[in-house]
Amino acid sequence: MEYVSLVDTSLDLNSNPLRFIEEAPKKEVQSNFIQLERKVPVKEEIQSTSALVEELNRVNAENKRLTEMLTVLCENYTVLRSQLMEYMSKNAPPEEEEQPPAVSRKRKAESTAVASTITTTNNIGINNGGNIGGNSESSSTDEDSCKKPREEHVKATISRLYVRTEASDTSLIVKDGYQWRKYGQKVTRDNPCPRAYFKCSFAPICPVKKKVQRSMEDQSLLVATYEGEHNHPDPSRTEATAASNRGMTLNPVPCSASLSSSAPTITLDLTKKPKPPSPANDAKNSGRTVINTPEFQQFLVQQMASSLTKDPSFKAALAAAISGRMVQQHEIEKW
DNA sequence: CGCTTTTGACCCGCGC
DNA sequence: GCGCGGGTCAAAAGCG
Repeated sequence: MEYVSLVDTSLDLNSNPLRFIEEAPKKEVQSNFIQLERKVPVKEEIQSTSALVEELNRVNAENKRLTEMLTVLCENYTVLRSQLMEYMSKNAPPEEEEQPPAVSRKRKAESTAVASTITTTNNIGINNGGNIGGNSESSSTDEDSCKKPREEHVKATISRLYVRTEASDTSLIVKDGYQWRKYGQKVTRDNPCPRAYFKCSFAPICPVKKKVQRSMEDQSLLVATYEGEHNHPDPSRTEATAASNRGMTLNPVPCSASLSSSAPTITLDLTKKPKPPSPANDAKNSGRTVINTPEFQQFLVQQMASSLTKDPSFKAALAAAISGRMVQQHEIEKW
């Protein structure tokens, strides 16, 4: 519940450069427009500046809409989460160590992981791979560590990402910023939807694999399971480092984000824990304590900002606003 | 032409 | 040992 109240979802997108336009300097800009009108009585220039102002207003309005969308999203998440907590507190199983005898070690580990992610609905949308809400990673690794301790080191991390797509979208593509090469597809027994297998396109240098499968209960939900960690920078983000130098916050951790005006969806990949909070966090250091830390909130805000900066239309609008501002500043400097 | 995707075959681990 | 199921391989097809 306190989640939304603690996290400022406004993203403060006006901080730069839009803030210059929306806040105090707005008057300065407008006054410069007047000066321009006085000193440069060219009709076209006036028209272009008014067009720029219109564009800026439009971008500001879009920014507000996006902020509202984020707020609604977080509120919905909070409601769902509180309902889940309520439900779990009422129906909490007395002992979760119960092991069905007929399931093999390997498959049992996976089935428990799946069960934990399904029963803990707070994993939908935000999942940390077993540290918030679920214990999929710990359960599987504990099982495996008894048997094959070496592979335990190879398969360093297993994380899950939930991506909501349109129901009509039949592709098993999860845009997470990395490039993947599909190497297989299977129809598994427990789920009629095919499961796609991907390797990082940097393989064999990068050992990361991912499996993508639709959720059996919610066909519009894609479940991406990541194995391992990338040992190279996100290729889609290398060009964005320049943007970060201009004040945009971009996070190096994997992040899947999609924003479209037609079907607004925002998906944040929180499968990786924010590094600042606690480097030595284990399965016990779970959910609420991490969420409530200011570092996590900062991380969440960064993820949201990152999501927005990955949206082409948003970037185009932002670029238009920046260029508009630069033109205005140029004119100001001239006068 | 080179890269990616598709898809059937194959491998391996596990339960019976 | 056999069958089942998940995961991977690799040839063929598709695509820019």
